[in-house]
Amino acid sequence: MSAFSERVYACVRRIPKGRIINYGSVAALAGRPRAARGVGYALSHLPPGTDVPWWRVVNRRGAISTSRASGLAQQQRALLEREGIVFDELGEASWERFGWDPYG
DNA sequence: AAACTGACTAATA
DNA sequence: CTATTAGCCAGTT
Repeated sequence: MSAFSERVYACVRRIPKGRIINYGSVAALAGRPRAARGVGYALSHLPPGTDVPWWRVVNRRGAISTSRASGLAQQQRALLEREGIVFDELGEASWERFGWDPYG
């Protein structure tokens, strides 16, 4: 694992339960403000049973951007709803209500 | 080193 | 609103 991926995992672990954050913000916290795609790549290689709450990371619209090929998107939505996240009819969650601001 | 890929984003039409 | 384009970065081949 690269140092970047480790920083990404560390940042994602800091996300409080019931909150969400977008890929770009995680990238910024990891020290690479424009590495949103790199964040997605790192999370896609996460082993099952990891302690990293990868499901709290969504795209900038508050919608699930996870690959639909493996049914992970459906699982992610279920996990988020279990934590209290609510998605509207467009499949988007409110940043005002659930967004996490790492700086307060 | 160069080309490709992908759980991204911003700008444009 | 949707679709397309281009820019971006990490990791693999």
